[in-house]
Amino acid sequence: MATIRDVAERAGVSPITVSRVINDSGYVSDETRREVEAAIEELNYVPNILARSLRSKRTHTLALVITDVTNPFWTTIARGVEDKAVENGFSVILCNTDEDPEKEQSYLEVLLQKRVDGVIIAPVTSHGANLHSLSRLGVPYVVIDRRVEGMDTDLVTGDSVGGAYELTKHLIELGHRRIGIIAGPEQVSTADDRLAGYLKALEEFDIPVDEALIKRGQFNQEAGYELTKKLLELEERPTALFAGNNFIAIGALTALWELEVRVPDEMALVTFDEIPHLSAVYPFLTVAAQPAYDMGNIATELLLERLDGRREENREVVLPTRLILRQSSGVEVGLDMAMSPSF
Amino acid sequence: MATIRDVAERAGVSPITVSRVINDSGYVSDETRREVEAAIEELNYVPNILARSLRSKRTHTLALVITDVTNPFWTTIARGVEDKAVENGFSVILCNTDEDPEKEQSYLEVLLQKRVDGVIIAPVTSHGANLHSLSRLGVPYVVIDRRVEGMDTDLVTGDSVGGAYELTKHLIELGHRRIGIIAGPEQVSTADDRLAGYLKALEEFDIPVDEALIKRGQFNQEAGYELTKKLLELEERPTALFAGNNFIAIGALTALWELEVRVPDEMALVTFDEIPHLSAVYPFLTVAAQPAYDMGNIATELLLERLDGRREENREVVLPTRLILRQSSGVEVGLDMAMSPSF
DNA sequence: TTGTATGCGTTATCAG
DNA sequence: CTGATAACGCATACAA
Repeated sequence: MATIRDVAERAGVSPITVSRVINDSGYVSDETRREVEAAIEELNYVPNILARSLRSKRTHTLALVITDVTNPFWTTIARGVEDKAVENGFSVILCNTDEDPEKEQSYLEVLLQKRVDGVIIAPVTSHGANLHSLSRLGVPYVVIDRRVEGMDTDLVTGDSVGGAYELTKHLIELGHRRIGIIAGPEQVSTADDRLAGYLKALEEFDIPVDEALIKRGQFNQEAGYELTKKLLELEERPTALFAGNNFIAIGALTALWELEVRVPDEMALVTFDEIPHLSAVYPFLTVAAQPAYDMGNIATELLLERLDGRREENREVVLPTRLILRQSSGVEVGLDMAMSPSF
Repeated sequence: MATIRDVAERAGVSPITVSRVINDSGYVSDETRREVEAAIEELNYVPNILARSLRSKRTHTLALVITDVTNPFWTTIARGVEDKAVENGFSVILCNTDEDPEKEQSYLEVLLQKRVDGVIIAPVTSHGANLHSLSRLGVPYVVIDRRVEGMDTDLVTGDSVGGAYELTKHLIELGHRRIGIIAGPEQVSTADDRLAGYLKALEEFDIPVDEALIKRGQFNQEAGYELTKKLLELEERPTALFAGNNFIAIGALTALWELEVRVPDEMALVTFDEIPHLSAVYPFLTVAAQPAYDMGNIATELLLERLDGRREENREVVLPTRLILRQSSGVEVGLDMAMSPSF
């Protein structure tokens, strides 16, 4: 590939002059500029950003470290991040940890080596041990979705406590007293918070807590499936279920289907997180939807502020969830009922 | 951040010795190695890959250029790419074009500047004008999902003709004669091919082609929604619909829902592409599923072969689609029927 | 308005 | 086994 020197030679000027043309910096006569541009054209010259970065110490690259792009929640966050990043001249490297601390660790290692300017990360562990390497080396980062114990960082989350409270309250107001909850894994703040919101609602309505109704597991379909079956084996079955996230809800629906327990006729079901494409077609799931796109967008904005030095102190942004009521929570409904699910 | 020189100084050796330790190349005495490693530890030294790349001309970074991560089809491809890439020590930069040629162009520009080692791309246009910049500069790339007119490249696609043929044949064998099709956009080979497969099946069964039943539009929900409504306004309504991809199918289902036309009782529906989370809960959609993960995986493998110089000639890989029969294509079914959708 | 010298952090080459 | 030197491609500081 042609270098800045090749171009310079061709145009009969010095490399620095070419640099000035490319970056529109300093003075260059129109005549010279034209000649340089012609040379660039002829040689198909493309500036080498690596070399530039080596000098400038800026790579204009961000990393987004999430658990799994396959989940629409993260996908939407990814779009929010990418759109904002590109808008500001940054590229995004995407990393999937699959909730595996080692993968997270090894990704961060590579990202540091690549000298990304900043990182947006949903940490796998609540102690965030892996984040220390970022701090130590002074690489700015924003934590997204989950809180990390005892670390003061920029943070963007959805309001898990509030959303869970609303969902639970909604069920209670519909008359449910035995509400099973399948929260996410131990050690993940979103799961803890959703459980807290659930408990808060129960307390407010003086409903005794039954530990048997509280299950925890991974944020995936398998856990939703298995734990739903467990809940339905109880002597005193719950009349409503609260799924800790969208994948758990799908697993729960699958289990209910198998057991021929109809939603919502025989079992109410609510969940955290929207399931975009499902809801368009099967509008039977009451959800607390997080503004995932905005979460990504805002996290990126916070990160960019840091990079520019526009801000020093940490910020925590908690975005409200939106309660979307659908038939799953207790109204008799049939598939052939006319409804207009929106896009 | 500490540099290789800082480490060298600390360990009382020369930079090149440190380099040897890091890269496990050349001879280094155990004693020296230990001291260097200690110094690396103490200084939190992280090698600067930019500098290394500047010399080696290898960035160990690939780019994946797709239309939209929000679509589970692309998401799954992305995982296939990422897993294979990481396995081989490469990072992935993800780019969404939203089917916009200008976005595609500007992304490619940036990727060239970043000197990515290779690109996996689903080109927006069938002439692939933007790909020429890659060829010209000798950057290896693999085209995925869609063919490009008159360009000889590495290519990985699903068998659109075959899949569409199977889907159509299936409908015909169930007795359908008026089958509406909502193919994707003009100028996109997958859309053309799916239409071709549809026509091939009709011809084979001596069913006359009715142009009124053939619609084309974007591969998104809006198009599926609008064109389904158009098809249902016909004097002679179709009895079955063929959606060109998963998003079109969702739009179609939404429209049918609004019009109170029940699937499959009053209208059969089949589609290209699986809709993973929907199918787990709403198992009423017969689909031709593409092996998206494998597509990504194989595309990456082809690219890596190129990078290693393990292969010179181009390869075209066409992966078979898998016909997944579900109730949507013509069997009377109710929501409360016991079925065991699989994960 | 243009050019020279220099350094960013690594590693290849060649010596010792 | 270890080191000195130079070069990768570009941009900053300073001159002319």
